[in-house]
Amino acid sequence: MARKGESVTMADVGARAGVTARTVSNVLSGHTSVRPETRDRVLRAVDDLGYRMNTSARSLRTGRTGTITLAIPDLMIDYFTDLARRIMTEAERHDWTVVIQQTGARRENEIAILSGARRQHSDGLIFQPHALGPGDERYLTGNDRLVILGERIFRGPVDHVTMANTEAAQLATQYLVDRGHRRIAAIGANPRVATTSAASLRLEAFRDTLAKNDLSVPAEYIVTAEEWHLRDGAAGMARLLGLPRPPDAVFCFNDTMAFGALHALAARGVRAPDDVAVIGFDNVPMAEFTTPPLTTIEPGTAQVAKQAVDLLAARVAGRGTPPTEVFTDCSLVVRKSA
Amino acid sequence: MARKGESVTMADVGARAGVTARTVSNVLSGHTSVRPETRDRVLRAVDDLGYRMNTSARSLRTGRTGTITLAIPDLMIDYFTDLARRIMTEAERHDWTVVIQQTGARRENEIAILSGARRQHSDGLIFQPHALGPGDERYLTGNDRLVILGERIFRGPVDHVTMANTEAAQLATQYLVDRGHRRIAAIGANPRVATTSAASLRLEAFRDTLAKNDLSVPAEYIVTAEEWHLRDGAAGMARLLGLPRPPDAVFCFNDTMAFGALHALAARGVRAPDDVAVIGFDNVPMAEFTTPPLTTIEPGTAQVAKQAVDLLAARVAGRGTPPTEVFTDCSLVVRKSA
DNA sequence: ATGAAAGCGCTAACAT
DNA sequence: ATGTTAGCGCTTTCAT
Repeated sequence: MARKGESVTMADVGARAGVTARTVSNVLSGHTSVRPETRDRVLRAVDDLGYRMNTSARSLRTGRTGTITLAIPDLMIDYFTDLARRIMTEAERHDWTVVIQQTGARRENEIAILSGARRQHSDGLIFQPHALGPGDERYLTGNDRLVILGERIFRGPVDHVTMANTEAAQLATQYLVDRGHRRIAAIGANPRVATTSAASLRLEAFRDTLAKNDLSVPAEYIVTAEEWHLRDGAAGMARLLGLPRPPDAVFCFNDTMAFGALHALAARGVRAPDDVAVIGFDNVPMAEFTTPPLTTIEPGTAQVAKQAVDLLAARVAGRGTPPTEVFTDCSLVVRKSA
Repeated sequence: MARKGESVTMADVGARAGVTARTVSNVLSGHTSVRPETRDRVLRAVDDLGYRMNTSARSLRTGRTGTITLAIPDLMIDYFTDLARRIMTEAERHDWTVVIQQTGARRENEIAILSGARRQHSDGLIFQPHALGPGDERYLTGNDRLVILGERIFRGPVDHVTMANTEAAQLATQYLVDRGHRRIAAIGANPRVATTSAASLRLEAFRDTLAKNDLSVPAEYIVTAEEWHLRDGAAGMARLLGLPRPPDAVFCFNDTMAFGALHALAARGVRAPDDVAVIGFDNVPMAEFTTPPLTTIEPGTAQVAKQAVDLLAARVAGRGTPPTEVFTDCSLVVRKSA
């Protein structure tokens, strides 16, 4: 934070300690061995002068910034907050700091991220696309050091950390069927989004599972939600309750919408799970604390975070591993809402 | 993300466009006027070569990084997620990206932030201290370009954005009294923290307000909570319900704990607000969606974010304004839980 | 174990 | 409107 022109340099520190910048650098980075006595003198000089390293200079020299970028749709969605938090923790182990970029799930912003316009000064990128999908491989150009989160959307040579969207959505849907529900709706469809997006995959698995159980889904049971926020869940549930023949169970494609749905139910005096069962997806911290506590899918968020950061670290280290696709485990967490 | 040694420089771009790096720089930063024709040629060359500016070099030269740091206790607390999101939005207007650093509310980490060890490559710092307080002014040394969030903890010459903790806590407590409650408890005390911390200020205001109403507070009605997380709220409420004479109203010092408290109530079949009223503090997005919806304090989070970023921008711009203390408006948001 | 010096890629002061 | 050049503060190769 030193102002330009008034900054203390390594040379200044060296001058005070009676050594050159070279030795100061060695002391501070700890790579080479330095005489303990010299070391002490240097550290004292650092302290006296209030020296702070200029990381731009270091980065320019080394080609490393010590920062990675996490590009996600939106911190209004609990899952992404949870993910960001976990990724920050994992990144700490690699001495990385994390810059979070919100794309708003908008295609133009996602392209901007990949083009580097909104992601400078960063050693690598962990990116959860939403609008981008197959056919957009051209935007990958120049992005080595990239890990894609979500489904394997690109054929190209990129690391993917893949959540078992299909399997998990089947699990959730089948659970509702097994509990005896027959009028099952879903909130979170988004027709304007790639077929590889979570929205499309979960919807497809939902439909398939119901079909497999010889259950039909009226069109009005598939509720579109553009943003997957609290209000989308509430609005979706309100719409379902307004139907002549409301569902007896609802699969919300994320927990945040499920919270909204639960609220809409309670506001109308409809009981969950007795009148309408609700199941979510994500198992975010809040899911345990709603009324009733939310039955949901645990998608392996901790693994996603760890794998993503480790994969990126391998890329940055330049290990010549071929692009990998990693899968995380999912499971059903039964609580009270369904 | 270009690897060292294989990176394309401005000179390369210039060579292809038939100009020097100087002109390329002018085109990309848009400061000086460039002939449209030249401009086009340069931009085409940028595209052809897949050129990406080296921001370390730029920062080294200009002394600006385009990044600010936001240091907060913890993203597990909804308020800080909400705040971070809003600050990111405000920062965008200044073309800043934001690095979030979690201090875990731990003193050593807060000192590390101020000392710059965990906050390099940044044009400024927005810092919500928790463990640090009066008497720790010495850690401010070398931190121009700093905005402190929370109460005015430092006498030193630093910008503060101050939330009206005392006034707001009075508002909340008085509301409970006015609604006829007499056995009022609080969750969120933290004796190990500075007297200027939110925990101490809110507790003090809580006590004062009850005293002013001639209401006594048994010691067991003041529940300590170290982390202010969901589980702290739930544990606190569980403890209160286990008392021989449980309270009929509880003031939770943040919304996140209030969510936990509401859960503890529901888990035991205790009704809110009928049996125990609950009031929170923060008015985070989720507060509107709990069952019952949470009555809480709106502390002016939007203002905090805007003021903090604007104040920091003024510091960075080097306007010689004297250190300012800015206050935000708070108000009571009545919903259903109290 | 330490010194001397080159150079990372960019911007800005000085030219023309 | 564009070319030339110095230099930001650091790391690292070549010395000793």
